[in-house]
Amino acid sequence: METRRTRDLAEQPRRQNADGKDVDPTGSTGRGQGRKTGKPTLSDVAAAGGFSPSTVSRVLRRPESVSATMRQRVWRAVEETGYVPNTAARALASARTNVIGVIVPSVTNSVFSDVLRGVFDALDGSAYQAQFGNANYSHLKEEQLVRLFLGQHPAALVVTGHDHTPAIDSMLRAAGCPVVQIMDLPPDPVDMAIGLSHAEAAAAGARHLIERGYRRIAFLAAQMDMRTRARMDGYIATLTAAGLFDERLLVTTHKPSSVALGAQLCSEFLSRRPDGDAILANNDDIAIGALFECQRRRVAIPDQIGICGFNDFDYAACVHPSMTSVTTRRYEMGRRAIDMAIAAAEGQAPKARLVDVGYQLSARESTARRRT
Amino acid sequence: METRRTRDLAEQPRRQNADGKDVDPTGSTGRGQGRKTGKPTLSDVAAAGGFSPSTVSRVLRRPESVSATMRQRVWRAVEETGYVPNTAARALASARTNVIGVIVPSVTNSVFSDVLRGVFDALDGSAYQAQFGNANYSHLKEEQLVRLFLGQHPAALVVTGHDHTPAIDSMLRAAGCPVVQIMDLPPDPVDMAIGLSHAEAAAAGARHLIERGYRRIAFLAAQMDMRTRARMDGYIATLTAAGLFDERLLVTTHKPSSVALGAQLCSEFLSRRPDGDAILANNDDIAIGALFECQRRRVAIPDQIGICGFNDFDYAACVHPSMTSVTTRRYEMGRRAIDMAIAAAEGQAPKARLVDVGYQLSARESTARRRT
DNA sequence: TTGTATGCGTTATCAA
DNA sequence: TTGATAACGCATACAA
Repeated sequence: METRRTRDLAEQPRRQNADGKDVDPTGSTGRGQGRKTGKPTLSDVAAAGGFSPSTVSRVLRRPESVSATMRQRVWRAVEETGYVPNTAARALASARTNVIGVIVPSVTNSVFSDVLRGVFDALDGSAYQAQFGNANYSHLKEEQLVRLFLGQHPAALVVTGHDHTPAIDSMLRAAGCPVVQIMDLPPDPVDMAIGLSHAEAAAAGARHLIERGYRRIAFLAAQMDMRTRARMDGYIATLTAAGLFDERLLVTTHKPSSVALGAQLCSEFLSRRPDGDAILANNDDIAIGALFECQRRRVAIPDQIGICGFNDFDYAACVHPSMTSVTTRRYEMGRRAIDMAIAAAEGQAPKARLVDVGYQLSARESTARRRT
Repeated sequence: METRRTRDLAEQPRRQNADGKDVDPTGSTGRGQGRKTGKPTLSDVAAAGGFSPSTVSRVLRRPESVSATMRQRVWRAVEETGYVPNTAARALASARTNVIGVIVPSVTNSVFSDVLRGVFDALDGSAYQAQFGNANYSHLKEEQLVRLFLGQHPAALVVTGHDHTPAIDSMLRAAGCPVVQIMDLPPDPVDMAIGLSHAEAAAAGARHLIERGYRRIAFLAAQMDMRTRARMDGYIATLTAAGLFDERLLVTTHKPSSVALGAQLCSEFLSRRPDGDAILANNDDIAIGALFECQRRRVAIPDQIGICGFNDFDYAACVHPSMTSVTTRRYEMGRRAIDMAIAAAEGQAPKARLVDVGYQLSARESTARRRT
């Protein structure tokens, strides 16, 4: 930059090469530039190459709006300086980000690892990235997260369910960005939603057990969140309609769901109702725990006890005997939620405000009782 | 403050209250202010309350540095305007963020859901938040993520393993923020590391099987990443030392790991080596899939076949027969990695650059063979 | 204790 | 097509 005038710095790049091929490879120091962070800025690469910051910005943003030669030179300068765009500055100046906030109630729960996989796959190759929040099944935590995420002016927000507090609800409705609710079918979506009816899905499981001839069907559940309650409602309605419901068939706890807990709940049920002949579990972890417990007690599946899980994890089809489960489309929900979010963030009108991905009963050996 | 002079805008606040109690509750419009985003800014709440922007900033940042009365008034003004701090502006102005980048090779793999749980727990209550990246077992993707994350000038970066490309490695070493490598024990840590020796842990599993009298011990593995290879090395070394190694005992695939795949690999092993008498699995999903497959084939566990898993997931202790596994401290690694990252981000010297969380052999029924 | 002025690195507007 | 310049919203020396 010594003799920079209108711009006769054709030598600039030359000097770089003369002095040594890698000019400031660490990007740590350089000249006195970037006094604060020490990292090279847009102006640094502009200075290094002898063009204006705007040009560099354009090359990075919309390369086609710049002449080919300029583009080349800018790219080289970017490489040489080891420049990395500053996200914060970009967000501030353009008043928008490429961040999509995703808030789930748990990362432990395998249910959500499938959802997250869908999220990552949908994001891959797009210009967007996700910011995850773990609400840990707490409304307070969820509220903090929504507030936190909204402060980043995200391109969109994906939240789980619809049993938000009024505060959360009003924040979401005033979010100023597209909001996608997943997992459920909210009666009054904030913006868009993709999910399924947990009550209906559980009812299908209950009906299946009844059709297979089971009569004293327990409902085993942990982590009593809203979707669990919806499933329980579906179960109760179905058994009641069949004249089979009895309070003592409900075995629930607020503890977080796990395989070990499934075994425990199963034990409790069997001791409480030695005549019990089937189990509808709130999820597959509980179900397989119950299955293991039955095996341990040498209770025959499916003849003495029928078991139906929920979600249809990978292992349900592999366990011996294979386990009946209600299949849910978790991956698809994550994936499509992001697709919807991105489309909306880019101004497209939603194709649908409410998407029902449905469910499917996957009948296997664990409920294949010989008709009595 | 009514009689404020040096700056007689004592009426400002007054007018707000006169006109109506909730001044611009939605924060959407107001006067011509904030022409760009439309959201209320620090200046907006300052104007609304009649104090200076810096005072508001201080109340939000270090409340104790402001008089109690001011604090009260500022809080009210913040409430009334519905102000939410702009993260980007804050990051830009202060040249630092509260974001810790976390890059893992998979979110599907249950291994990492435990790590993530530790990460979330460690973050909870701190002033930091995580930004996750899923490298999907791809170095290319990992490189993109590191570059992307570094652009946010994160407070710290947590990455998985140490088999990075040279490009990644040099970026990490020039990151300008604390870097924590997890899961492994790198010979030359970039900065700090917390993990375990996968070779030793797998060797312990192999030794256990040998001690229990098994002789034709297979190694079943999928997703041949670096840690899987390390475990395989430990297995090979142990069997070789015992004079038991044979190439045909290795049953591996590059497909992603799953329970179903475990069953498949087990089938392959049993048909390839009908005399095989034990399985050391690269992880519990593979192991339990193998266990299910044995049950399906009515191969007795542990008498005909012994099975030892790796990681010790929740279900290993519950399955019938209960499954021996090498216990790893995944939650602890996630949790302590973040603790280390935060401490370093706040300038504390690391207590240790390399932390070995070790492993533990959890012997259960699946390897309890009667000595022959 | 509180207010003023400046700069953070980028984008966007306008002029050339 | 390229360059100069003014925001963007906040933090922070510095002044009062």
